[in-house]
This record gives sequence, structure tokens and C-alpha cells, in this order.
Amino acid sequence: MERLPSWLLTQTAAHAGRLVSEGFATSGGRGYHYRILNSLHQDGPTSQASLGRRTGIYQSDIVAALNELQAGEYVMRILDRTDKRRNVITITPKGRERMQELAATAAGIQDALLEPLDETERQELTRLLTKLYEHHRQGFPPLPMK
Amino acid sequence: MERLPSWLLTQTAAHAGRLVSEGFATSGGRGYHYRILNSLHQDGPTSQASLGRRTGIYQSDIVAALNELQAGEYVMRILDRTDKRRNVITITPKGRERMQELAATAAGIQDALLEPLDETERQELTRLLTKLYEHHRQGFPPLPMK
DNA sequence: CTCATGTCAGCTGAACTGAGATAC
DNA sequence: CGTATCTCAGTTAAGCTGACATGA
Repeated sequence: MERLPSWLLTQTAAHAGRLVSEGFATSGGRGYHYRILNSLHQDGPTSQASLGRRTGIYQSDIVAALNELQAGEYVMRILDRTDKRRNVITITPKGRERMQELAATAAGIQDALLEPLDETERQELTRLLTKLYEHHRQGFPPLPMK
Repeated sequence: MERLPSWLLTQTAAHAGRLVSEGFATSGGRGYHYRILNSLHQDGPTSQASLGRRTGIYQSDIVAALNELQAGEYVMRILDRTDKRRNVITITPKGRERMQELAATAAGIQDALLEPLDETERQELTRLLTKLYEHHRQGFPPLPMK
């Protein structure tokens, strides 16, 4: 039982989830906030739908998270004049600061999570998980990957 | 972002969760059922509290799952005369059959999950996850590990 | 017409918490 | 007394679905 990869995966993920929640909660954020701000920082302004595809977050959750981020003035939501269905989401300077904070938090979380592994093992784990992630993203796309 | 172990872990775990739910759902079960029946099969009859510790499932969820398993006559719930706080849970012959079914399902799930990895990689992943699991189980016991 | 986008209102399974009753 | 067991009634965070209005 304790050898079943699916079990080990969900258990360790549950613990990772605890670390993430706790970690971000102390700075009053959520995982979604970091993912979104990070995507905006890395790949620039874009529509909400595209943000969803980039981050793997559902449209409906994007809406809620952006409401929160906008309330904190971390992002701007501007109607696209050339395509009036879209909102163009842009990160603000304040949002970039926020992102740095959350990035630091995220880094701390990784350390806590991977504590028992040495550097080689960490890389190997990352590699294997990436392989699984890539594989399943193709075969079973929860979101249409544009 | 896609390099963050915590992210990769929760994403792949989410997919594993989908596979588990789908897999067990077709035979009308849940992951909890398998975990519990397996524990009873491997380590014999015991109290509900101890079952919780063995499987990593919360007491309250154990109660619910046992209600279901008892309804299917997969387990017997007998008041312990020597300690009347306890129910002694015993797997029935029918329960063992059920366990075999679920074990086969579980095996299929592992295959689907680990498909892109070769045998060496599978073992390495299992080893690394086990290391994480063991480590965190000690430092942060979600359940008091008797 | 079809398709994409944004929004809202909800569901689900699994993990988790709190409180109470009973017995050790 | 304090502790352990069982039960019930919740909550949460994340993932996920369905429906609808608007615009391309």
C-alpha cells in the first residue's frame, strides 16, 4: 500500500498543499495569486482566457482570483478595444513587488518540502514529475491547451 | 513556475486523483475503501482509531467509509467486549474478494499513471516519494501516529 | 450560424476541524 | 480526573461543470 505511487503522490501532495496554504496564508495570499502574477510577469499582459491556459487554472477561478488581485491593485483589467470580448490583464508595479514576496515564500516552501533530499535527488524528482506532467497534459487536457 | 516541485507535485497528484476516482468509480468504490480493506487484509482486524492511523485517514472519514463497506457486507463491525469504546473491524470473505478487485483496479491505475516512465525511473520515483512521505510524516503528523 | 470570452453559481472528493457522548 | 474511542456536522482549497450574455 505504502508502495503505491498514486498513494505516495497524493499523500506528499497533500503535505505540499499544507505547506503552500500555510506559507501563502501568512502573507494573505493564495497559490492562484502567485501563479497568475508569475505568468503575467514572465509572459506579459494577456486575456483572461489565455491566462487560464498558461496557468492551468479554470476560467471561473481566474475571474475570482483576478477580482482579489485587482482589489489589491496588483493587476489592471482593461477592456480590449480591438476585441471587446476580452479584458487585457496587466501586472502593476505593486503587483511585481507582491510577486517577489510570493516568490520568496514559494522558494521557502520548496526548501521545506524537499528538505530530506540532496541536490541530485531534487533534480531527479523534478525531472520525473515533469515527465509525468507533460505526458498527462497531452493525453488528458483538463483545459484546452491553446 | 513549471519547475516548482510543489506545483508539479500537486498537478500530477491531481491527475493521479482523477485516475483513481475514475478507476474506482467504475467498480462503484472509492480510494478509501481500498486503503481500508487492504489494511485489514494485511494487518488483521483492529479498532477504527487504529485503522485511521494505519491508513492515514481521519476518524470521521473512517466512520463514513466503514458505513459503506458494512452496507456491502465487506466488513464486520463488532463491539469489543474487553474495551467497550472500541469496534473491532474484521474483513469478510466477500470483503477479500472485493479487495482483490480493487487491487487489480489499483494496479491498472499505476500503469496508466507511470506510463511514460521506464522501470528504473518508476522505482526511483517511488523511492524519492517514500523519502518525502516518511520525512514529513514524522515532522508533521496530521494524525497522531501511534 | 458558430465559436471565444468573461461571469456567475454551483458541485465534487479528499483533507481537515470541532464538539459531544461514552468508556477506559 | 484526564485520555481514548466513535460519531456527527461542519469547513476548506482546489479542481471542475454548466449556463448565460456578449462580441468576433
